[in-house]
This record gives sequence, C-alpha cells and structure tokens, in this order.
Amino acid sequence: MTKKYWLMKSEPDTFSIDDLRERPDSKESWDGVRNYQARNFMRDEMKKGDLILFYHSSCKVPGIAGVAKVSMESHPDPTCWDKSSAYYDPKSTKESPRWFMVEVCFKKKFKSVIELSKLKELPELKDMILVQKGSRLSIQPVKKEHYDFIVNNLA
DNA sequence: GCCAACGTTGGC
DNA sequence: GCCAACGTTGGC
Repeated sequence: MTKKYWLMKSEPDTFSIDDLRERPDSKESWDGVRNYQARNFMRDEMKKGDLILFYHSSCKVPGIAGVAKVSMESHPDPTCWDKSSAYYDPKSTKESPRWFMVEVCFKKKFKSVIELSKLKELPELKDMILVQKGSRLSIQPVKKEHYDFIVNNLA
C-alpha cells in the first residue's frame, strides 16, 4: 500500500494548525464535512499514515501552514446525529450513516505559511487542484511530486 | 462585503 | 432527468 498525499482546508479562526498541535495527543477528528466529494476521499481513500498539507482558508493570508497525517481511518461523523450541532443531518441514520470523518495528527508547522499567492506563481504546481480557478474542494488529493516539491523547496 | 464558481435541491 | 433557484465556499 503506497502512501497517499492530501490537502485539507480549515479556517484558522475556527481550527488552526496550532489548535491541532494543542489537542490531546495532537489529534483531532475531522468532523463537519458535508460535501460528497470530500467525504468520498475520507471514507474510501484516506489511509492511516497518509500525509496531509494543512491549509488555512478564509483568512488574511491563505496558504499551507504545515503537515498532519491520518491517524485513524474513516468512521461515521457523530455530529450528523446531534440535533444541537450545526452539522446535524436528519437524513443520516445510524443504520446508514451519510457522513464520515478521519482523525488527523499534527506532524509539523512550517516556519511561515506558504502563501496561496506564491503557490499560484510556480509552474511546478500549476496542475494542483488547489490553484485551479474556481476550485473549492476542502479535501483534495495531492500528487507526490507536488507534495515533495512543496515540503522540500518551499517550507 | 462582494461575487464568481460550484454544489445541491426540488419542481416539473 | 433537466435545469432554475438557491446556498456555500473562499479569494480578493
């Protein structure tokens, strides 16, 4: 089983890479995803040990803040059954859960955020989903060569 | 705060 | 199954 690479977006005002590091065991369940494409990646393809670029979105300086890894593979997201949760979904049942999450673990924080504006300038990264016009996918696969380039040359 | 791009919903 | 209306994402 070869390792895969991913990018996961989070709004740092809600949950930043520092928040992840400060959690117990530096682990957190990635709950609240309510997009089918993103769900399918978590449910079907993300495997324990896969590496994740932790991306800060909807903030002053959007960009990649560090690295995490998958510490537990997919299981149902319990917030979809919680009526008091913003993520409650009455169509998701215990018998047939609709939403899934993985657990991620902090690996490292980059000295500075690798800014989206910089990523967009680099010809080596022009095929990344992240930099495509109109791309909004909050969980996306990253090619190994893109991951390696970012970690080895930009971090 | 604006708005383009995209996803989802629901009437037909 | 089409597609208009609506809601959301997320950079700017």
